[in-house]
Amino acid sequence: MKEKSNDILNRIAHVQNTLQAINGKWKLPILMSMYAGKSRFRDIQRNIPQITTRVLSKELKDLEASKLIIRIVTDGHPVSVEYKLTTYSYTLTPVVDEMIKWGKQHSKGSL
Amino acid sequence: MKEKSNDILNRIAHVQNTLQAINGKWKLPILMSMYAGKSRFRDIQRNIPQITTRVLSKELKDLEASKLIIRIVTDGHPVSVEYKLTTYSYTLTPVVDEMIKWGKQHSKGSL
DNA sequence: CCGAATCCAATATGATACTG
DNA sequence: CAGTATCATATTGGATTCGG
Repeated sequence: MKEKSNDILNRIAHVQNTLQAINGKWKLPILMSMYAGKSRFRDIQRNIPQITTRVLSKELKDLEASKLIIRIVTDGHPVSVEYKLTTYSYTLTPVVDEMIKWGKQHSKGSL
Repeated sequence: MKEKSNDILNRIAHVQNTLQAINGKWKLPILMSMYAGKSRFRDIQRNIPQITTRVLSKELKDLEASKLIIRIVTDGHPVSVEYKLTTYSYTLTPVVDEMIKWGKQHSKGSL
């Protein structure tokens, strides 16, 4: 059966789905920082100065639970921790890309 | 001057910009309901059954403040209220579109 | 350096009831 | 129909401190 008039309900459900995955103000910025090659806790913080350790810590856990990143602990003397993006996480780049475009064109400066 | 290595900071800022405009779980679903032609309070509620009147009311005010919609009151006997999308709101469709695609492909059912 | 722990304020969301 | 009022809870965010 084809969806027609109630197609809108499906589309809304899909978007809500996406919104759940990237909910909050931080997940996409974090992923972006990682897309750019920064995968250590401290590096991510440098790319997103406004975020606190508490929040970053929580968000990283959320992202891990969502299978968007993987936490890798390399046991060494100062114990190095690295977060790696999953293949899955890259499926979000089209979304991120559109959001970059929109945000660039509609900068808050004009408000 | 060209942005190069710190380009990432700009991109993150752009996305944060976009996230602010569509923050929360409801703004995009509301806009989508309106894209589909439903512009009365009640109609929107029907498209998003989970939302309460309290939240919908607040979100509509936010969207108005963001210039994404306009509230039009036609003084009549039962006073009809209609929300109209602004041209500006349509600039978000590419973002919404990508989110529909993503949400469709990565349905929660598999989690 | 990488966080976890604690405390606390601010928002967001929800349920219900009620009004013009 | 289109909200507002009230209450309660959940989640988020921020500041600071502490430990391996």
